[in-house]
Amino acid sequence: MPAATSGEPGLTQAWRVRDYALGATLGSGQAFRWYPDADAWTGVVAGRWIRLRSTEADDGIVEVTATLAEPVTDWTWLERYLAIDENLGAILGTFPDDEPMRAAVAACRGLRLLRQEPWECLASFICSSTKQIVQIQEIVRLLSQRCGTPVKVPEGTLPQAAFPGPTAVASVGEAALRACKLGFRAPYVLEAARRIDRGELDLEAIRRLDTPGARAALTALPGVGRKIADCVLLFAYGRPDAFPVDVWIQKALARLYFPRARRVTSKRLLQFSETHFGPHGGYAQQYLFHYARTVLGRAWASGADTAD
DNA sequence: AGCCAGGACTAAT
DNA sequence: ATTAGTCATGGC
Repeated sequence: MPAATSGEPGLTQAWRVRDYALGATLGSGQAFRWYPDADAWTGVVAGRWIRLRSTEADDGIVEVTATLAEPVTDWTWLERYLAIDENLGAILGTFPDDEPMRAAVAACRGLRLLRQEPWECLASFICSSTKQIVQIQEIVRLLSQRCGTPVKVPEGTLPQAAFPGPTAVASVGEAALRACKLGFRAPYVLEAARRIDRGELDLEAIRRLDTPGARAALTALPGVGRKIADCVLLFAYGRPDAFPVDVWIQKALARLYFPRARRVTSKRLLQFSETHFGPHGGYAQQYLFHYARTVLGRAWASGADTAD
């Protein structure tokens, strides 16, 4: 379904894809560098400025168009990042056939899991603990502006910088990280950067471990527990069985699947998350997360769910 | 003013 | 093996 990669260097590329929800994909709290305006999303991936837009083509087919600041001949890296090559229909077909899941898929059909760079994903999610998504975006933006290398942008657009690598982060002090609003997370990000910079931790070697082994390698880092490790496993390493359980998912699972229970223990919810959602549970999790934050969040806030 | 945010860690049961 | 308290900070 993706268009053939052209041999000519170019600034734009378009793909025609079935079921691609660009807004839900870029704006569902997987990655934190994407900002929308009236008709497109702007971000930085792999040190490149990118502008993305999507338009409805004919029945179910979406045209996704990317524009860069510098021409490239090979677009495979972006196609992979955006998961354009993913057979989404086959994944949705493995979801449990129950009412909450049907509602979540109906609400955000076309949402895909990105395939991010492990370091940026890891550092971003270390910064995520007890922060709202808008605040995580601000932290990542400050880190990039102050510690990252500037990237080429089109004339007339805001300056942008790449996400700083482990060596760059390790070379700035904890105080500089705290100035980027990391708070108590600053020493955690710094320690992760140092271990990678010294060669004590190899994020590419983790790719070759099985999921429990990879999870153990990540949680060995200070500031990385089960939830953050599963975010990195899912959003960077593409482990379909990783299922991050955050406060939104906890609330969604409890209210949607255990509506009569007075209280559901976190142990029970974790066990449920591991057994109920099938081989692509992580994908199902992202649908539930976005559905809960968009549709259900307003209903919960208005007390509409406690009215029965 | 108080509570919550894509948690993790430590100490106390 | 589960449960509070603490951490830094901003939004509502």
